[in-house]
Amino acid sequence: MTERDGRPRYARVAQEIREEILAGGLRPGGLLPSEADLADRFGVSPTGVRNGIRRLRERGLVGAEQGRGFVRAPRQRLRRHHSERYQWEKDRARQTAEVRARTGATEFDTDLQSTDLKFHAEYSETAACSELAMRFDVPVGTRMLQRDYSTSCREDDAALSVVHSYLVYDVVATNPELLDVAREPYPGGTQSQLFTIGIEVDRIVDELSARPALPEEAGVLGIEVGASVLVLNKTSIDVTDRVVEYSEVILPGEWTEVVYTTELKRW
Amino acid sequence: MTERDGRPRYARVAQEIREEILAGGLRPGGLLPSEADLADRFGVSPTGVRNGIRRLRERGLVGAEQGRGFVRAPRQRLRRHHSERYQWEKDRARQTAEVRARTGATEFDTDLQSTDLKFHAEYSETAACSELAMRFDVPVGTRMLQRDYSTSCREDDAALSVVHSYLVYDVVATNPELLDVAREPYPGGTQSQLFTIGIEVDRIVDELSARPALPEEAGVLGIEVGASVLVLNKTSIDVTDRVVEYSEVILPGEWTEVVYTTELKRW
DNA sequence: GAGTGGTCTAGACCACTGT
DNA sequence: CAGTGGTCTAGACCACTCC
Repeated sequence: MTERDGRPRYARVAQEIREEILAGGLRPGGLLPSEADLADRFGVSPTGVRNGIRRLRERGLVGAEQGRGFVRAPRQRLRRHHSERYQWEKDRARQTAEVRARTGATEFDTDLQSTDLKFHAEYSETAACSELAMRFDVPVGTRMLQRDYSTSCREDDAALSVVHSYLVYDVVATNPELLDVAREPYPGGTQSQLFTIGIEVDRIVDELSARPALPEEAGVLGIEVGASVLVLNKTSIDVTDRVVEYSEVILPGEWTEVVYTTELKRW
Repeated sequence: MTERDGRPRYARVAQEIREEILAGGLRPGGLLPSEADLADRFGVSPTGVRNGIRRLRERGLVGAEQGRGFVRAPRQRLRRHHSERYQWEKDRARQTAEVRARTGATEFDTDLQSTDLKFHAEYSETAACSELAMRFDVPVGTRMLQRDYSTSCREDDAALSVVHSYLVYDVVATNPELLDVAREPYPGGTQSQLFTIGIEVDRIVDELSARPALPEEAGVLGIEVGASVLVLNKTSIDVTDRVVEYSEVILPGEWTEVVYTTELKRW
């Protein structure tokens, strides 16, 4: 019954299914054999199958919902070149609307065209929690504009990123256009929006960390609960050293590469 | 028996244990009640307890090994300021050994002193796999020097980072000192080592992604299997546009913040 | 040696999928 | 509708930790 080789049995389940996927025996988008079938085939209990499959789900090879388990299509890794992207966005802020409308930031460092992209935006008002208050150096409870974005490929509805962006309400209210979600996607993005109220961004600080995806995030990003997300906290600081925007960017960790180039002074 | 409120029962298990930890009822380092006890207390089966606890393990609140489950001490987030750190390392490369010996890179962006740190290094020879070959633009099979590092706090033995660094063997062999692991930790680090063979680094490209920790990584980093790691692929390019070093840096995702500052040109 | 978590078994019900 | 995965139960053995 037990052919122990030192490794748990579910490891063999995971390995063999993985190999079958990579070899092409199980095709992307296709259904996985049922857990009961797999249990029979590998001679383990349903629990063993589930334990094995969990790892494959976390790594993005397979997916499951109630009623079906399936092989995930290998997803292209998206590269985001932030050190160049931010300067590029700044350069565009003073261009005409026509020029700005031509391409969005996602197209800048992706091969994707804006016609391939599905964009979603939602605005709301909130009161600054203690963390936001600290980051913006404003009193707790200050009125903030919260903007929630998600960008997806038009094909599969998996989002490439989920963004929660915050601005001080009274600062952006100077230009009522900026409170109107109907104007999204705003040509040129946030730096262009800030330009309309006389704000010049001096520098952007990105803080990166990682953690397991929460259930809501997993749904939107097209990954499984327990898979990893990259969390990017982005702070924009203007030429007077004031924090003018803060955003939390959630990226599917396994399918994203955020790239920073540090140029060093020559000797 | 079933008091269904729409959420699975294990969610309540996770939530209540979490709250008890945050409230201080369960103290860091202390033992968790046994799974059997928890099953009794919450009126769920052992499986339910395990499902609930799994989430807490992935988020780093609790840990477990065979024979005991315990509350993890809240760990300090380590901030690594790479955009400044790399320039600082370059500046040090031409300093005297005395100056370089004074502090290491980890101390640069941490409050930790080198006396608090435990450093481990191991050198080996490998043949370039296809990925390394591509990154260095050398033939597959080229002799490489592989250097594996880990740095930990002296207190808890959890590593702050695990690094696999690669160099082209014949390039660094110019200075036999660089093949000698006994010289680690080398004052000033890699850029100082490269300086001894006449290499000036022009720029460093960091690519960041995230994925669940593998069992080996989890052990070294003091996190649980299934917790997230930040993966940082670092490429150093010299003034002749040649890749001179490549390394894979594995960081505990929940306890690390990698920081990049992008300075923008003024209008 | 007692007790624990890691692994495993053999069932069950229900919400959901696809047809 | 049949079949599937999500959740759950009630047990078991073993390697390991702690005392």
